[in-house]
Amino acid sequence: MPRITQRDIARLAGVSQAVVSLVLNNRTDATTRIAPETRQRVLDVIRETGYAADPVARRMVRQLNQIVGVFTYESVFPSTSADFYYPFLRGIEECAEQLRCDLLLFTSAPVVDGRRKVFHENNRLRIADGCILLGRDIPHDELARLNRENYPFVAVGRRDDAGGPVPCVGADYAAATQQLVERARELGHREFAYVGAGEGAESADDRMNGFRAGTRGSGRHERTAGRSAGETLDALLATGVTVAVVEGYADGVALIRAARERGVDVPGDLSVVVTGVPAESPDADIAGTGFRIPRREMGWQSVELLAALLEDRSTTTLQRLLPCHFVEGRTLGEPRKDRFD
Amino acid sequence: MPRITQRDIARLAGVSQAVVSLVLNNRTDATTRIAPETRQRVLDVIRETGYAADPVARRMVRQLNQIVGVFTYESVFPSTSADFYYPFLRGIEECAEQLRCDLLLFTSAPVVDGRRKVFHENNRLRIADGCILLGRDIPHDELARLNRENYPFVAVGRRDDAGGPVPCVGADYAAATQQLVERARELGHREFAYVGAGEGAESADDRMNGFRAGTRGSGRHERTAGRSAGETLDALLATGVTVAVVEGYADGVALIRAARERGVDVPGDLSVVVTGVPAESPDADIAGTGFRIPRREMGWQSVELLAALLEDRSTTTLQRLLPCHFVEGRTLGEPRKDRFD
DNA sequence: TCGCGCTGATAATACGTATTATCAGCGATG
DNA sequence: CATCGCTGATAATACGTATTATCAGCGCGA
Repeated sequence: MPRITQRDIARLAGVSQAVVSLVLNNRTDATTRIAPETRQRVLDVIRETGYAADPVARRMVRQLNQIVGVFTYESVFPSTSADFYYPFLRGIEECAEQLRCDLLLFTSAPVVDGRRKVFHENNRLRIADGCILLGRDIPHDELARLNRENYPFVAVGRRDDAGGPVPCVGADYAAATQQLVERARELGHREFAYVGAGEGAESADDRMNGFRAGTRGSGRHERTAGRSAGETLDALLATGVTVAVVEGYADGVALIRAARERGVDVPGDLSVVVTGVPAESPDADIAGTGFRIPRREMGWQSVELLAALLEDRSTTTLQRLLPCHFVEGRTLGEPRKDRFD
Repeated sequence: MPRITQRDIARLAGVSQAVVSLVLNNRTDATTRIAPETRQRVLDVIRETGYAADPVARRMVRQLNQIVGVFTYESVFPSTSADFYYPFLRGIEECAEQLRCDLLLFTSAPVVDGRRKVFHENNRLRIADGCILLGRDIPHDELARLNRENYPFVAVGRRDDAGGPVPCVGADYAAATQQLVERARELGHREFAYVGAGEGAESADDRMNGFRAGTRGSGRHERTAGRSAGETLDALLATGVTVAVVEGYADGVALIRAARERGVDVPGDLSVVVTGVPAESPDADIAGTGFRIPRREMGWQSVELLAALLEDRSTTTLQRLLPCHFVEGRTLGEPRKDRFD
């Protein structure tokens, strides 16, 4: 059962293939004229046969595929890290839908020790017009190569330069984190600690920079790597800190839970602010104070930026930083007065 | 910035476009010979440029593209119905990954009153080699048209014939539902009611058929449409039913909650079995007895079946039914003896 | 010298659609 | 009659890749 083509339609209608194409595309230019009865004859045959143009051949002629690639460094539909990915993907899908684009998930990319690789033999990136990169951390060399090959892409999350500026849509962690610190300062806090890696990924760097700006460089830094939440808590209390600025949501929740378990009052004895509260289903019993990352909006705008890049390669603002929204919780309060008596 | 083509590669390597194609496809027939050094030169240029064949052009010539289409009748990444879609998608992704296929999400399909439409002008189905159809209910006419156009597809969930058998991977609701009833019967139950639509979608039909088989046609049928869970509960208790076989998980949970609220003991006064307990995050406080739908496995096998169809159009077993797994909960018990005294 | 077989490459073509250049026919005008 | 303008259609071509037919060159045997 071979596919019906314009040639078949043309034969049935007694015209040439070109006429069929012109009718299909509703061309009414002054240069291309088609007699009304001829047009009608062609339309009739098309209706009778249920013909539909082959999109592949169509994309052959026009240069764009209307396909936005989505490259995720882990599985797209995992049970773990689902909460991380889905808000981004939701925004991506919504924008693609509006742009009438299809989404191509690069599931064919080989997995090397748990992570996909963009570049491999038989790389299929070019199936898509461009690509959205999604991942907690994206290898610097892959970004550099994408830039070098002039492949249109946008990273979700701010990225440092890699052989030139990296097109990306990030969240303004620096400003949001600084704002958290300032807010605590207004309540009377003076002893701050940043809890988390604070380096490595751009997102950690940004938070740390915001923290430094807010604390005028006076804050402490408690790393969590290889430590239990309880140990971190001990360290914080031992140093007289009154506010912990926690890098990840999970770490923040763990810290608050640990405090409750051993009778440390939050925020009475220790205030905890979280730099990243999930938009959906945050733990109600925790009610952490902090800011929300506009993940869905980031996904949306990354597709929008990609579309802009595809339309005009000289787009000036390659990087967008979206504001985070303050979340009022119950884990930030005034410091105990007696500490300063 | 025009795309790199085989012609470019050919020019850089000092050969003809045909040679590039032959090298790329690793043709080693006796009829097509390429000098080792020439092959190497071409491969070098390909590697340096990061060239990848245009799948659209490739699709023009060949028949397969290593792209599996995924058509969802609602958004892929919604907040609602997320629990419904994701297990399927996870299986789909895993299988595609193994087959080295990419996934194309048809987000370009226009949305007509909340639902996507497969067939519309400028239909892009044929970009993919074939397509997985995902949706609670899929319009019969679209299935028929897919069959008529001889487009390779597989529906997730069993479907009735539509101009011929519909390739699908479903769950054996009939057998699983019947098994639930039999189990209740062994405990001494004799008065059964099916709670839910029981018709309309194939999945409801199958459950109802299994219910009828298990009850030897003696069971009642309580429809839920337009009724609150409390009203349904009243109707059940009024008719002396001892086991409610509930169609949907949400309805089952609602019924159990309603019973608890008004002091009706489950399973003491009324046993409730649910025909579809989610694999992930079922409500722990409910602990409903019933069966689990192998959603992930269904997703996996639907891709596998599609691959089989693409390889060999004459595949005999177009329809697969997977077994459901019994879930031991706390909502099915022995009927009260005094009812029969 | 001619023909033959073999190697390694190229030219040509097809896939289905969109677009451009071209062309036949015809009435009107000079 | 020659020319022009206009209408309505067609032929030709391009898009990028895969495949088939063809071809140049060469060594070798008759």
